[in-house]
Amino acid sequence: MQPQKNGENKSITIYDIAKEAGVSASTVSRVLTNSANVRSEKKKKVLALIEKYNFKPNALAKGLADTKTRTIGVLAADIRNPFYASLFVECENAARAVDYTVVLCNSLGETDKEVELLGKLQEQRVDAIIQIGGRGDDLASNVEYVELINQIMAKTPVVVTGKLDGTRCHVVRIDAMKAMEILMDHLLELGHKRIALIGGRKDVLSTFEKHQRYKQILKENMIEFDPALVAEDGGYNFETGYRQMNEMLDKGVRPTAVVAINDFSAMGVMRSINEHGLQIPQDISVVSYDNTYMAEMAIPKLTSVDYNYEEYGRKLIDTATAMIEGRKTGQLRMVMPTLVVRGSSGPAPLEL
Amino acid sequence: MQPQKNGENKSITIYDIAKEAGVSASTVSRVLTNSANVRSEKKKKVLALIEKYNFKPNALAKGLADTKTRTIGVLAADIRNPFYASLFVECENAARAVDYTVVLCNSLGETDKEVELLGKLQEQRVDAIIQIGGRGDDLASNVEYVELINQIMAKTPVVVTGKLDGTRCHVVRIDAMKAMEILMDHLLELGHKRIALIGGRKDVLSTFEKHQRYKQILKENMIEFDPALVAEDGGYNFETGYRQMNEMLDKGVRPTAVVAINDFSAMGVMRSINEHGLQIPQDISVVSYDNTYMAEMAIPKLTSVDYNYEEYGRKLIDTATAMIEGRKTGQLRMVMPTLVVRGSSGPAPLEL
DNA sequence: GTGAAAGCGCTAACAC
DNA sequence: GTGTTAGCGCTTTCAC
Repeated sequence: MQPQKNGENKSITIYDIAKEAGVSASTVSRVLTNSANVRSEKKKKVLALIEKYNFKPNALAKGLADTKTRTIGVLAADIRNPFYASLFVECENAARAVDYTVVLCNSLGETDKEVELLGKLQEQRVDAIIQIGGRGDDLASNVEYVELINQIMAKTPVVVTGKLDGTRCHVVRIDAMKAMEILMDHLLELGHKRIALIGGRKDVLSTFEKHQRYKQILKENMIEFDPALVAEDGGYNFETGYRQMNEMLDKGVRPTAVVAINDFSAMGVMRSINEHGLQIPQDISVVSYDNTYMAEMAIPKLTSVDYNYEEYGRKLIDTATAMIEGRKTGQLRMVMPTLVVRGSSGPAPLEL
Repeated sequence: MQPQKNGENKSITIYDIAKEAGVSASTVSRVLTNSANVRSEKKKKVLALIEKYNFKPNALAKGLADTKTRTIGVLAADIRNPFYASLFVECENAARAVDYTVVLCNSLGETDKEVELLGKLQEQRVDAIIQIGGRGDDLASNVEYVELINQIMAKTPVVVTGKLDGTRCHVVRIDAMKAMEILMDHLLELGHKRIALIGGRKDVLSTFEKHQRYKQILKENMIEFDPALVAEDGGYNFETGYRQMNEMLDKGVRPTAVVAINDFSAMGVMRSINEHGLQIPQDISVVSYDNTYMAEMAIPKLTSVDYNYEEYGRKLIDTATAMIEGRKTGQLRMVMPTLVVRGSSGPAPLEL
């Protein structure tokens, strides 16, 4: 049995349309691309035929012919993470608004896969590549990776959400320092002094920056830095939050507030606190980053820093299209975070 | 300023490789596709040049020439939902294993967008389309949509996760009846008789089937059906679960167990129960579907039905490639759900 | 085993 | 305005 048994096997082309309309293929192409004036009666006839046959111009041929695909490749770390998913959806929306298409690949954090997928995107001749998470977020840029990106950039613009030292690729990134500031201001105002940091790896730029800013702010407020309040490197998931908070509490370390690296880890932190018979926020306040739907589901609801995903997606796409089209944009653009206060943060408990 | 200022603007082709290797373009093509024997010394030389220039064959040209793109379009309802995200990632993995690429689009539940995106996928000449959620999951298939799909199927195989009456498209679907059975067996064994259904819309096939099976099972167990225990149509989100459970409890309806339509709504149900001063599972057991990461985060952890995402993704891709390549597969394939018992379900409380 | 040549479906000069 | 003619970069007969 053949795959296509019903209907004509080969698809209809602009030539078919042209013949039936009694015009040339170029004329059909012109109405398709709106690139030049076509006598309105011819135009109507062509449009009618396109409608009639539900003709879909072959994007491969188009891309081949004019060497532009109007497609942007998005290489994300893991779409199952709501942070990436939200950002991707906003990229999709922003791209649609300017008549671009985005294609998604997941590297799942593996460098090999990242390299392979970059190759795929090149084969597909995407007009630009946006890398969300992954190697482009590393604090210490990998040399080979930088070389690869530089080589890609000879043809295809690349924009990343972190940084890539030694490349001229554009960056759209959250102001991580500001994000820490917002949270610390909130907690300090509530009277907290023993503030713990849970989750994340310091080889990731944004996490590194957050830790730096944390120390600065303590100093500015004349609070002594206590290393016991900062968890060692971990992940960005529930388990890390749970384990690190357990370790801290089991060691007898008692913060009055915890800054978790994201909502996932915050959920783990909250569970640990609960299991230790402590109350949120009466005994310990919990705050975090990302403001995903989990923040609304937590009990109590979670105070979290929002990263204005729509703006973020728009800036990412705008930067990519600017590079494609030769428009100029800043080489580094920041997205400003906002605080969303909910029930998980409250006044510091009185000193014992 | 030109977009590409560094490096050569135009990309390298098989002709460039051919010339430098002292062979013809066809030979380069042959080593690229492994379609015919090439003398090993020539092959080596070509391979070396490909390596040297990091040559990426133009997928557009390839697709144009052989009218196969080895690309499968995935049209998902909303990738921000972890159910879809997990399934998509497994599709990606399964596709990779058989050397296909998947491209994702989100319809966000809007029919217009779904139609538009189907058009885009056709333009891209994907070899097959997999529709996850959306119109292909409707209980009552929309006539115009069915016509559109039929027209697409004349050229491109379509597989859906629900059904599409009046089309010959293949279906890979969760056994929703079985999924309800599993949960009901679990609850009945625990002694529950007053079992509530929360969340979901009955115009979605899987939800409809679950409701049907629910009634059958009650009858089989000689438990009278109480309409007050079944919430009216709602959504698949946290708010629905929260609102519907509130309404039920506020009305004085007191189930001993709740079956939520997914983990999102279960989280809402749990919050509502908590706020009513009731204990889970001592007063009310809560169980749900999807077994996403939220099930692990809930307090207590959530008993949920798992949909073996890996198998599901594999079957979806296998079905799609089978249709592309003319292999035969069942027109309807089922994915079997499994129960994952956690803390949110326990013995029914003693009758008052 | 290998090269020449045609063709996939479109766009973009270039004439008229 | 509109048709003719070259490509875009591959694959694939068809000779040799």
